[in-house]
Amino acid sequence: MENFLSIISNTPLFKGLPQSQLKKIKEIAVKKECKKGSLIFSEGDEGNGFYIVANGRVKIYKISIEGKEQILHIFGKGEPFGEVPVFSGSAFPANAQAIEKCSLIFFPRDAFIRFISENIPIVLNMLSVLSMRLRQFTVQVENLSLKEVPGRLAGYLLLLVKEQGKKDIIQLNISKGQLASLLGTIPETLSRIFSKMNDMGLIEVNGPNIKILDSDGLKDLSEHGKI
Amino acid sequence: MENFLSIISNTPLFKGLPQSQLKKIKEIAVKKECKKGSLIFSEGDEGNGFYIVANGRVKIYKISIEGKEQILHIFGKGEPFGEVPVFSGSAFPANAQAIEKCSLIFFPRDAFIRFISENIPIVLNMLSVLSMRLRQFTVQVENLSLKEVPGRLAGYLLLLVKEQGKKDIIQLNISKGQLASLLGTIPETLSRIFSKMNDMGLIEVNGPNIKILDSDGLKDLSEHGKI
DNA sequence: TATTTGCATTGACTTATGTCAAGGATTGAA
DNA sequence: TTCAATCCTTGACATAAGTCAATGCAAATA
Repeated sequence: MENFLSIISNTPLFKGLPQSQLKKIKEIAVKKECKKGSLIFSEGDEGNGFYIVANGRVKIYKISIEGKEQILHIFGKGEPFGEVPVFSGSAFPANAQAIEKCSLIFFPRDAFIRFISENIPIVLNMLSVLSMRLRQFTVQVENLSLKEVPGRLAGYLLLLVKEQGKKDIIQLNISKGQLASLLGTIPETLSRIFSKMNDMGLIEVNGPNIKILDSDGLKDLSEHGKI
Repeated sequence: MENFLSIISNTPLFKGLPQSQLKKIKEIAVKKECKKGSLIFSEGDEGNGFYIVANGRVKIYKISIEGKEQILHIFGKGEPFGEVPVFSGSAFPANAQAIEKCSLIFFPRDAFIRFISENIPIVLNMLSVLSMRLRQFTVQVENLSLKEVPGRLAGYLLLLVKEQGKKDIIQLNISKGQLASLLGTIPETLSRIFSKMNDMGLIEVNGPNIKILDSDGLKDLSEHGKI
């Protein structure tokens, strides 16, 4: 597997492990390729292993009976997903789909558990990854129930600013429709809020490119949640 | 500490550990008493350890700037809380308050990490506990964004039915105001929905006692989310 | 260049739920 | 018993956000 060790050793999960252990991990890993749009697993499927994204992006999401989608996470290079059933021992609690062409590394549950029981540091990393994710969920629940959509969007834009580094121009890295789902709303509502924020002079929207005009205003909005 | 070993060995976290390890755990544990209403930690506090509930109940919650509360969890006997910062290494992401008189067992971070690095099974339990909690959050996010309040309430009532065993009479174990917060709404709305469900013949409400009249109707409601 | 396809926007309308305010009910203490 | 303090319920109203439907735009394919 090309570059396996370099991919692996740069993920939070396997960071800091000695070469000897990385080699053992390589032995149990299986590479999988997915084209854009392909379903990786569905809610309710038996979780007989977990994945790491080697390339591309994957969304984790739920669907309501009426068909409304709520994205829980979008994972990119180096990020693990699908670990929950490995340890809590039952089905996947959500769906996973490739939103781009993806290379994935799959770790079968049994082999991985066997590996873990012989090695400690990996397990501390695993705990750390799960804890971080719990923290993110805390924020997501907070956003959904304590903020309105404009506040959630403002928070997301500020997150992008932090991630992308360039101080005042950011680029959406998912479609606005997917962003709506990530924020727990629908495209129409998101679109209206974008143009409202535009009119108010908070941002300047040009397709997926967004210029931040009033960073303090956004911060205020993301904390108070009202527009 | 009275009953320490019996409390400890019945939690998912410490289940199955040999006596020798339980003794070591006992050495690092600290007992804490809280009266009803006392704050255990606040969002942003440095997380220098985690807790297990020995007796009583604790709520984990967030507060918006306008003062609206969202309960994330209510933990009772045997359940651990506050573990996130132990492994993801920073502040608590939410608040914790005793909703009853509580006895807690506190595990200081440093001592616990040291203990963990020498022992494997505990760590697998820990992973399992965190994974279960992630699963719960998945459901909570799903409820908040894909269901309306009646659907969430129906789901909660069915959960109580399962927990309490008696087939058609259940008892709310938290106040309706707290339940509103747990479901991501406010007492007025919850009250209206209770009486609507009453009028529709789904349930019969008598203060905190609720008789389930139409279990299938509730299930339908909890899945479809519409009343 | 045309054409299709998916994505984004806008308008008119509906509705679930929040806000504000008042009145009951229940509980525990004096 | 009486009072106070909570908690719960109800009504009138406001509003954020969803639904439905039409249109615009832009990228991809023929």
